[in-house]
Amino acid sequence: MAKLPLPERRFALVDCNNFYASCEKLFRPDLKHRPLVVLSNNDGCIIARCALAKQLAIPMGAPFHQLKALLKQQQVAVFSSNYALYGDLSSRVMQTLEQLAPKVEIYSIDEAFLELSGLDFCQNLSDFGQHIRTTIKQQLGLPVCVGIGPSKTLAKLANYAAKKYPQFEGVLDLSEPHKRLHILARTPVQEVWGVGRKLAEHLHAMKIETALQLARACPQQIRKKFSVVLARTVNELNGLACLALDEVQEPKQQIISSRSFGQRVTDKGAMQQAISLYLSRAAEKLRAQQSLARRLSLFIRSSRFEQKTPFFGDQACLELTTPSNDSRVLQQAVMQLLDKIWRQGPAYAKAGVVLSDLCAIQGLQSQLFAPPPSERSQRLMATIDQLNQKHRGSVFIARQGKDGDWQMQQKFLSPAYTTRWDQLPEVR
DNA sequence: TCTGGGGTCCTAGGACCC
DNA sequence: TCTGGGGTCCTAGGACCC
Repeated sequence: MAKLPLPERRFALVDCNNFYASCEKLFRPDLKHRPLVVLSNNDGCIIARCALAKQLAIPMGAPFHQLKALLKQQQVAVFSSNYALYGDLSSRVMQTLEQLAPKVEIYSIDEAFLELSGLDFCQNLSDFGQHIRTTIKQQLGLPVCVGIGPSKTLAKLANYAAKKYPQFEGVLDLSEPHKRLHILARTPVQEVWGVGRKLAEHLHAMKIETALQLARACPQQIRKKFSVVLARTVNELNGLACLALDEVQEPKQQIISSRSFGQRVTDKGAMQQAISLYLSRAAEKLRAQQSLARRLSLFIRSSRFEQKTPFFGDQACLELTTPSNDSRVLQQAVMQLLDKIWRQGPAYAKAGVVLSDLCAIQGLQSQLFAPPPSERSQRLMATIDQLNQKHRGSVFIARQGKDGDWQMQQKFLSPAYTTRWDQLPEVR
């Protein structure tokens, strides 16, 4: 019997436009016609630009201090990143999407894949894309673009083109092969999902410059020369779905909490405070996903940009005899690590804590040498987390201290409009 | 003065075993 | 002195993503 062809799958990628910048503009209608940028932690780099700021050719990722004069001259509004605000708006966007489509994979803070295969409530997927756009605009005031295709990689690429070419009005469906050809031929290979700077260099050397040329490469050869990952990309570009929609969010396999300091740290006490805070954040995240860590690492480093003094950085890690998520246990361990690698002298610019080799609390009983954490510890930690959820920083381990020069710079922080009663926007 | 943070996956190479 | 071949497991590092 002849095999029936598999029904083609359909994916959509919904991506918020200039997400952080759009979030800031949402609560500042007075800035509607002004260029706006958002800075990274510590007000270091520019990590988001609104459309007007992009027109001014303000580059992504540029150090803020180098562009200060230009920004001022062009009257660009500047904001520190406000993750409380972006995180809250993100979850509202995702909830809206979940009402519009049965299967949603939250891919990042501002992107989600939807599975549209077998949706019969609308014949025309472009219309459905427009429906998503208008719904989110109406309900949340945020602009999004929608890319549609038979694989995730093509949906991504469609989204890129939907943003780039105004004639698509924010929605592009690349289901039709002839349409695909046209767009792929005009898309530089480095714009393909999974092709970064290094790979692009190698591909260029092989005269592969466009997405279409990559799509026409032989997957076996690509596999041999590069990796299974890029071979999969080739297949995906040809409409062969190799990547599935991941609806369930798996627990993280490692949790990092790290930060550059507001000012250089030379004093061990200040370093202890900072590390203590990072550790608490990491442990909170660990407990939130009901995990325990077996491995703990710490790194400290000076600045890579410092010309006058040599770079110094070191790291250390340890295995816990019993996996844990108890802040007190982890604090003690991380301080031991610091004692090991601390060197007086360097001006430290950054430090971080990594929890890895994670396992779920549930089901640990079966492991002979890993008894589950004590009731008492779990209850105490749960109480601390609850209190801190209500009011950030109300309970902390004494070593953290209250403030220090090392703390993050956020000179241009907007209010937490949507997550704190005392910072609700006022209507006058 | 001032240059982000948090993830995942794959691969190469060493340790170790038979 | 000479000194196989293959397997697994682990980790570090590099590439990518947002």
